[in-house]
Amino acid sequence: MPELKLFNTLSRTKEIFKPINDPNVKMYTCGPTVYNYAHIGNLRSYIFPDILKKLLTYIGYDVRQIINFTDVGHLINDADIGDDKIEKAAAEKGQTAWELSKYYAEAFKRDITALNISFPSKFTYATEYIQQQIDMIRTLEQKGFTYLTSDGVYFDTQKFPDYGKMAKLDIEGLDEGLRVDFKDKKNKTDFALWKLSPNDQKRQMEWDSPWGKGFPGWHIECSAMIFSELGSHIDIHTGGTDHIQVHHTNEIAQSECSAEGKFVNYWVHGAFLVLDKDKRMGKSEGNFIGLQNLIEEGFYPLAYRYLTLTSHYRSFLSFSPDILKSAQTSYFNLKKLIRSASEKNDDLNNEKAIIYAKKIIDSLLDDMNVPKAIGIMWDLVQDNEVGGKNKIDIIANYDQILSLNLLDFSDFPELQIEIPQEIVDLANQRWDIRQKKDFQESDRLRKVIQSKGFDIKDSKDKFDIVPII
RNA sequence: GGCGGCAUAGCCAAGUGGUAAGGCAUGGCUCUGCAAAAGCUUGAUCCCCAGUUCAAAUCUGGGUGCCGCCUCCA
Repeated sequence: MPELKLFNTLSRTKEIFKPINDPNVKMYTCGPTVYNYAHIGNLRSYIFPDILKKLLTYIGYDVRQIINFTDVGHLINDADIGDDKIEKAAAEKGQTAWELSKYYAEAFKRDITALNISFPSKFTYATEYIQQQIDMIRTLEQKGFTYLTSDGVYFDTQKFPDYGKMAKLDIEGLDEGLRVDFKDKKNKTDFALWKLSPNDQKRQMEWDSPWGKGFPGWHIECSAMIFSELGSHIDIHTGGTDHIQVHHTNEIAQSECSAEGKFVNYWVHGAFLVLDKDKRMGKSEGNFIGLQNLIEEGFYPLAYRYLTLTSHYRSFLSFSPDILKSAQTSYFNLKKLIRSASEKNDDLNNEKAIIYAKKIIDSLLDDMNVPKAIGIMWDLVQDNEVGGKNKIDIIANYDQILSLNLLDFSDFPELQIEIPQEIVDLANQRWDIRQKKDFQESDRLRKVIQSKGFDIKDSKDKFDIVPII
């Protein structure tokens, strides 16, 4: 099997990937909290695991991937309120928390489908693993890693010597007090495993537990779902870089204390999408752009996928409508070149094609250097010494991993817009006039057509009508 | 305050020791009655300073600027 190198956050270096149980690969992708639509920055974090999964599959591994939905329990900012984002958003929309989270989970599935992100082996919902979470907390309790406070069960991070190792945390230096409900905790890094419902408030989402009615803490769900679906030791865990310090650090702590031994072999973290002014896009930042917003503006979801693939998954990706516009142009230009290669369909079967193919897979195997692979694809499709058939074979092969629909020519923007009869009539009229060499009048008619959103391309004995995009 | 990251042409972006991929935009040319499309073509000493080296965008040190995490966020 070809050698894949992955940048592992644990060592901060690229390591050669070795599965625990070859050829099986267990992979967990930290999913969304479903109290709103995913924005395009969130969605970026599901594209690179999709590439990773497809790459692993391509080189011969059997991948089992889980993506979770956090459909309960994330607090807004103050534990004393006892309110969480899902319940709050539901109240605002006049829905139940259950309806709301279901709705956004479905919206997420729709978005990733549009982006050609294939579904995991299984989607898991945190609320369907309450018992497993309680069981894990009990295990931790029995082993002495927890303590009770007035509002729940907490994990005592001091009992886990390796706490914060991956994040290289300097616990002394953490800004103490910034973390919620610090007042009741023994250490500032301690975190809630089970939160008790406030006495004076009835939550929509709450469950009985050995410690009283309440709901799971912020991190336990991932560990419980992983243990339940993949086991206590997995190969790959993906997520955004913002989770390194808290969420994943806590996952490691509770998991490795619950079961003995290593929890995750390879932690793979993706960088943020940033806006023009280098600002992070965030659900709380008020600069939210969803995939549907882009579609409404006339962008193609796969143009967005293409954009994300032109930048390395560990680098910031700059985003603006102009940047996406240029990516979309580039994307369709690439497809046009591929289309003309497919029309040629000559088989030169030369060494060069083989070299291109090798360069592409080598780039992908080097910590998923997708942007480099795409650059090589550009060189390939523009190389006149390589036959059309050879090009198509290579593109078809690697599009299994990139999933850009590079061989589907039915989605060109000019083919998507129906030409109104009025425009067709005008164009025919113009053509007749032009045949009579009345260029002044034919140019006038072209301007009329242009003002209605279409353009005319003349050639020797025919013309084409194309929408202006 | 602590920890981490980034700085490559107008814009996006590869490259991590051997003399700057690729894309978008722009200018020029060809084609065209004109245009569009298409094809060809044009461009950077890699934030600054110092050092190591035969050789640095790439390594080291020091600056400057920007960003992220430490509070739910990918």
